[in-house]
Amino acid sequence: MENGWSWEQKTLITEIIQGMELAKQLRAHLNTTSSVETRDMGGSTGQPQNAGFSAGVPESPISINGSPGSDGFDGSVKDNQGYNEASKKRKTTPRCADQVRVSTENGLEGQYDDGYSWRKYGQKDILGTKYPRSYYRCTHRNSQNCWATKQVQRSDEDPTVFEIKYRGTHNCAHGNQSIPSPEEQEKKQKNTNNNSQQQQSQQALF
DNA sequence: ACCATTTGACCGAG
DNA sequence: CTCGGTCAAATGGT
Repeated sequence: MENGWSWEQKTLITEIIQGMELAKQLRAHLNTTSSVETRDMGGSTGQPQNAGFSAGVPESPISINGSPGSDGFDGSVKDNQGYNEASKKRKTTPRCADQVRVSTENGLEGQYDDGYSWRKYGQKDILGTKYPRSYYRCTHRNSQNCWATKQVQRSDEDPTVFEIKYRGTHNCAHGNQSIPSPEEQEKKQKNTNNNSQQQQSQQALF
C-alpha cells in the first residue's frame, strides 16, 4: 500500500531536481549573456553529480570492420521463438518517463552516472536526429525485478548535451543490501505527468 | 567462464 | 510502408 509513496516522492524529487538543473543552466546562460554564448560552462555549471567522467567511448563513428565474413547469419537459424505471447498485454506499457538534460563539459566524454548500473540493450538511429539513441536497462532486471530503463540521446545541435530519459522504477537495491523486500508486485503507475514543454532556450546557431 | 557491449533482425503501432 | 523499441546471437574484455 504505501509503496506508491516512494515512487511519487521520487518523481517529485526528480521533477524538482530537473527544475533546479534547468534553472542552473538558464542561469548560466544569463550569466554569460552577451555575445556568443555557446556554452561556456567552464565551471559554472557545477554539476553536483557527475563525478565520474570516464571517457570511455570516444564514439568513433567509424566502425571498422563491418562484419567481415560473418556469413553465419543467413537465414538459417534465426527464427524467433514466440516466447512471450502470453497474451496479457500490458496495456501498452505505462510510459512515464522523466527527461533530464545533462551537459557534459566541452568534452563529450563522460557518461553521467546516476548511481545505478545499466546495461545497453540496443541502439537505433532516430529520424530527425543526427546521433543514434541508446537504450539501457537496469542490470538487475532479472535479479531484482528492476524494470527501470534509460534512454540516452545526444543533442543534434549540442553534442555536449545528453538527453537522458528514465522510464520505469528502480526496484533493485543496487549495492545496498540484498533484496530485502521480496515483494515483486507490480505497481500500476498512473500517469500524472504533465510536463509538456521543456524546451531550453534554443541557442542561436552559429 | 562470465558478463557487458555490439549489431542485425523482428515486431507493434501509426 | 515507415518509425521506434526490444530481443537475441555474436564478440570482446576481464
